[in-house]
Amino acid sequence: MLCVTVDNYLTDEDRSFLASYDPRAFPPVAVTVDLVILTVRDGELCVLLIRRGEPPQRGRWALPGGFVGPDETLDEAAARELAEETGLRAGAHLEQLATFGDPGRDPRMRVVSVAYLALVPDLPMPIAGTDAAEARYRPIADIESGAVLAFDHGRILAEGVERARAKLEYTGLATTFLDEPFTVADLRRVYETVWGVPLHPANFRRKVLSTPGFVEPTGEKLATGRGWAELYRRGTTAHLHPAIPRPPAG
Amino acid sequence: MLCVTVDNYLTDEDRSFLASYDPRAFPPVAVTVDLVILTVRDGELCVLLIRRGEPPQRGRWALPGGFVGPDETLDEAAARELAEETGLRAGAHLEQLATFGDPGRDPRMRVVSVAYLALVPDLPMPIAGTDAAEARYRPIADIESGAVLAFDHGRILAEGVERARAKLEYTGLATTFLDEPFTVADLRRVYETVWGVPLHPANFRRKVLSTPGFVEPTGEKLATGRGWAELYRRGTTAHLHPAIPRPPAG
DNA sequence: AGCATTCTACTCACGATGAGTTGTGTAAAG
DNA sequence: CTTTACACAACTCATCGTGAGTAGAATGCT
Repeated sequence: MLCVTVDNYLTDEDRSFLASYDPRAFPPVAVTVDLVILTVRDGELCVLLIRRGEPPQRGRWALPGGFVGPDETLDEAAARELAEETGLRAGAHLEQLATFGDPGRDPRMRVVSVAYLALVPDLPMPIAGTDAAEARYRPIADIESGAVLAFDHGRILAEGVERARAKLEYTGLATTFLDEPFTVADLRRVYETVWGVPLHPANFRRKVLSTPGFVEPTGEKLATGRGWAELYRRGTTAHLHPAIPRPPAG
Repeated sequence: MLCVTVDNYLTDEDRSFLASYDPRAFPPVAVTVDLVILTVRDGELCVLLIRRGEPPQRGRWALPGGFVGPDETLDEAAARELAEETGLRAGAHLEQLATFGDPGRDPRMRVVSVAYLALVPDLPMPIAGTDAAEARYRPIADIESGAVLAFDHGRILAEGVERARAKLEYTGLATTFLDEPFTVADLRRVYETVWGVPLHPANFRRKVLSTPGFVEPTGEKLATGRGWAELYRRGTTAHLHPAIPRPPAG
């Protein structure tokens, strides 16, 4: 990857141009990051929501997020917000989802929000920020069936859930929902929970173990409930070949 | 899809809050759209580039783009830029790619750029905008092997090309590169050009014709070059089942 | 001790894929 | 006019992944 600082490109012409440049000539726009933080909990796919403690839309549930600092990259701002809300600094997956900037989506001013998708292992107790009255993991089934989120966060959440469902097919991201070590059945339950469909245990096991780099055996066995199970760690492969096919319909 | 205007959510508390709200309290940020406009031309995957006519970085090749208007959605701004540069108002595919907002990526001020990916049929003569000295379709092979684009546009282009290559696998978007009607061989050449690998003609034909909704037969035959070929139109299916597998390596 | 449950391990049938071969029709070369 | 070259159409064959079903093994509970 070719990497150079932008300053290297500045010509003398550029410098004289910049000296007479007024940034305030543009209409004011705010740039924020909003986070879709997903986790699997008690057999349900959950999203971290906050109850807004300040107007506008005080009291309504919303995605966590905040303004991008003047010296932050977008990724850094998203990682900072994730750490502030969950306490997680590493071990979670964080990727850019999409950007939402319709005029009027926020009544205060033109707000362009860069949405990020985060997949976190389990149950790090959420932390209510300064502008939040409450923070909770809520099942996405509850939100999909009626509960209205603030601003256009319902649409952002829907895109995040769909992205997560799609990514389980061809990446090893499902393991980021789990604490290590885990069993093949644990991993299968993640897929079943996120996709909302039952999977054939024997076939799922065959596919996972035959995909190189998906999971790494620890050699240990765990006696849990009825029977026993072998334990595994996350593998190093990001892209699955072949993919885990998602059955049609839910 | 639940659709309501944001104004419906404003409470009295919101209105009094907004009355005392000063948008200028935030550091100035500009929001732009940049377009990765790809086409297939003479057996090469090409991208529409403009030569900058104004500082900064005057004379350097860059992706077309511009500021988002105060009353435009991001999608509308991207469609407007696409129409301005290519003359195309419909028939092309346009989707959001990713957002780039590193501080310092533009020396003028903090610029957050929402990149869009467009796939256009062929050879609509590019139109140089007011701030562009020149506009040309250039083979991406030329850019990948050395030519440096303005700002971080090289990275944006790389992401756009990779997105396009990936999307050919599981969507019918390859047909948007072609004028109708087209032959199966034309479609195969699109895949071979974009992926940079030769494909087995017989197997490709079988897969395309056995995928419902990918292409629709016109019933006509075309005598072109050596032999003849049946003609097809674009199908209605956006998602391909099964996918067209991309061979490894290039 | 016996049962139920869950994970492990195997077989079988079906369908998609990769690869190769043959036939057909047109245009260019001789 | 005949021959050659080329590209498309149509088919076969072997292999592999997948869905589905079944049997065995190990553990906790009654």
